[in-house]
Amino acid sequence: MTSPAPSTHPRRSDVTRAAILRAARERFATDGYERATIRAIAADAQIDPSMVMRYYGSKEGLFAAAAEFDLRLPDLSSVPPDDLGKVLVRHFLARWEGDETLVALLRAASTNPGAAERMRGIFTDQLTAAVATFGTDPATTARRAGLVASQILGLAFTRYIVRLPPMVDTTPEDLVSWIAPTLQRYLTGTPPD
Amino acid sequence: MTSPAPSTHPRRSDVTRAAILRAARERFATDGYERATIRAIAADAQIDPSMVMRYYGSKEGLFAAAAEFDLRLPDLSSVPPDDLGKVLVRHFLARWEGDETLVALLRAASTNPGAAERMRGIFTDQLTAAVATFGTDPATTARRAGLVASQILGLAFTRYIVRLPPMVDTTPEDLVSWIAPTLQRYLTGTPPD
DNA sequence: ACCGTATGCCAACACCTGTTGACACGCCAT
DNA sequence: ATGGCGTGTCAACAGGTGTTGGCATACGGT
Repeated sequence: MTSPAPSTHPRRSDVTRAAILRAARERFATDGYERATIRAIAADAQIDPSMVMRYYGSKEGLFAAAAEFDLRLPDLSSVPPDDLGKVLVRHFLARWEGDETLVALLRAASTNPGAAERMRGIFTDQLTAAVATFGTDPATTARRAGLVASQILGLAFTRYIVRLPPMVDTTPEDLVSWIAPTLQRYLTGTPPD
Repeated sequence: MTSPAPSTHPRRSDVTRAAILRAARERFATDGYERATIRAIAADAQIDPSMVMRYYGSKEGLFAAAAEFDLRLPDLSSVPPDDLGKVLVRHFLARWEGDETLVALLRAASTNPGAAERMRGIFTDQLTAAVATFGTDPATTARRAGLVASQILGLAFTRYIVRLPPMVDTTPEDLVSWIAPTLQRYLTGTPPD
């Protein structure tokens, strides 16, 4: 699914590498970093555990490769300013409803310092950059991005990790209706004092 | 600190039990369930690992005892309806700024199914009950409670677990100012659609 | 003073973990 | 055809894990 690097020749082991990565993402997503064992991942990919080591160096290296993630935020400058909240919630829900990578990262970030730092980077860099594209006071963008992250990650945490019944049962569109105004205010609202 | 059960005689080992629990809460809070080892907890409490087993049966039993938690929500019926959001955010921040038990539970809930279920119970029972005290449509209380939980847990997750810089640096009162309106709308706002 | 029992420590078990090295097979260019 | 190298398997290591049983000791009620 991800475009290969065109510079190097395709390796014969690419299918194996992909199988490992897919199994790793699934295990990390459901079990978290420490409970996901290399042996279990290798078994899912139907290869020997030592192959994982050869191709990814270590468990940390495997996780680093499996948890590569891009929020793929749309260009917010071309969105009607009043629709920002709605667009963002819808985008995030769609983004990780179909990709377990972020769930894996979310679970792992709770216990693994490296995963936490990666999550920090994603939401600091990508989200802050997106928030900065439209013109609110630059002094407040970091805080606005942090608040958006808090509501977005809280949504993900309660829906996909803790699985709070009301958050699991509510349809995506109802969630958008409820939560969009929150993001809208965090993004464009006047700061309280 | 917690009042002892008055029915049974105080045991000679109560101080040891308390030391174990305190060490366990700290380890679970900083390391999560799987990384927190019984040996490390015992070392912190300066006793033998086997004592932990005798007093709490197993690692799961120890966690169950250490992660006992009460949100201690105030009686919301006596709060001015317009102050509900402010009161709640302030309460939650104060509640776990001084008690690492909830951070322990939060970290553990990501990877340990039992911890996740306990967290589900806490926020389903205690929070839903509190939300139900004032008179909105009973059909929407569960959803309102879930939304409140999503923002509150998102705040905790970004501030105490991932440690997103903007969320760590912002003062509690500024957080209250920003987030209170969100909870206010989740609690008393008219349902969208 | 005495004896049962609670408290504590020590050593060990059985298992699982990430990780490593040696060995076999098969593809591919020469 | 024949090398070399990429791919894969097997077995093992060293360390850490939760957990268990046995043994010393000191308390507390009688």
